[in-house]
Amino acid sequence: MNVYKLDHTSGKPIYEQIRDNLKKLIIDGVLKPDEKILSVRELAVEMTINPNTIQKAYKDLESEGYIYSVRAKGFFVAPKDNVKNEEHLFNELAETVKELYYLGVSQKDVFAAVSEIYGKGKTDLEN
Amino acid sequence: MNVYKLDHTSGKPIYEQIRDNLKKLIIDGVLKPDEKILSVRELAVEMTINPNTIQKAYKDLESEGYIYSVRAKGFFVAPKDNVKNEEHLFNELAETVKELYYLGVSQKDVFAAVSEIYGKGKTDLEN
DNA sequence: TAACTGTATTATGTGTTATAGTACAGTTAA
DNA sequence: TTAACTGTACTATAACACATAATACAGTTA
Repeated sequence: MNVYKLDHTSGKPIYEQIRDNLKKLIIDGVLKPDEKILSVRELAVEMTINPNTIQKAYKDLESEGYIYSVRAKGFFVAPKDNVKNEEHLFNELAETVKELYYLGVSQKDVFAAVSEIYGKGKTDLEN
Repeated sequence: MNVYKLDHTSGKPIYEQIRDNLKKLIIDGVLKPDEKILSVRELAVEMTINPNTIQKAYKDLESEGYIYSVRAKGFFVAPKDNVKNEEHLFNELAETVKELYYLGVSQKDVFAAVSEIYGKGKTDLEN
């Protein structure tokens, strides 16, 4: 699991790194919906950091809808339709694209970058 | 200028808000290349915050290439080809699109959002 | 019962954020 | 030259966030 890779030079808080790394594992499909993830204490021991720091990372992901907790059982990956981020993500997308547009990057190149993620050839549109 | 609008409830540091607001003014074309912006002290008085905080925001934007400083004259908007962010922006784009993809947003809808910024109709490709 | 879960609280040390004050060197206009 | 403006650079201080540590409680599970 990449959750363990911490960068102590980035200035990014540990709990944010854990949160973002874990989110990536979910988004990339490494962790499946309703799958149990490491407990607060387990992960704390594994990474030799404080349980409260893990708790904070997990609570962040829970409020974003990526995971859910069951008391005395543990944390689990949430189903996709539980994630609350869609509007926020479109705003984030718009801000990034505006910046790329300002720097003179062509629409074609932006489309190509998007298509790469959707697993299609070039600027294909069907689907 | 929107530089003055601060949100004290967001938890986002003041210098980051100033930096991001100013960047938007540049990206949106409100401030043109080589145009002089408010001095560190002027803006500090205008916003009734500390000059050091403005300085920090300006230094951030300078290291990103959005503005440049001339000693004893002031800060100026940099030409577009001075901005260093392109690779970082593509990474940011990829992360956002991956998340949208995970949530089930169609490629067509992502293209539409991009096209809106590039000022084209729908998912038009020519150009 | 024993060992595990999430959750909550208090305390402590460290670093960042923001303010305040001061100072220096270079530019510009009176 | 002078006066007022620029960016830049320090030091000091208070408030807050981050991370750790140590407990504690309630619910689950074997």
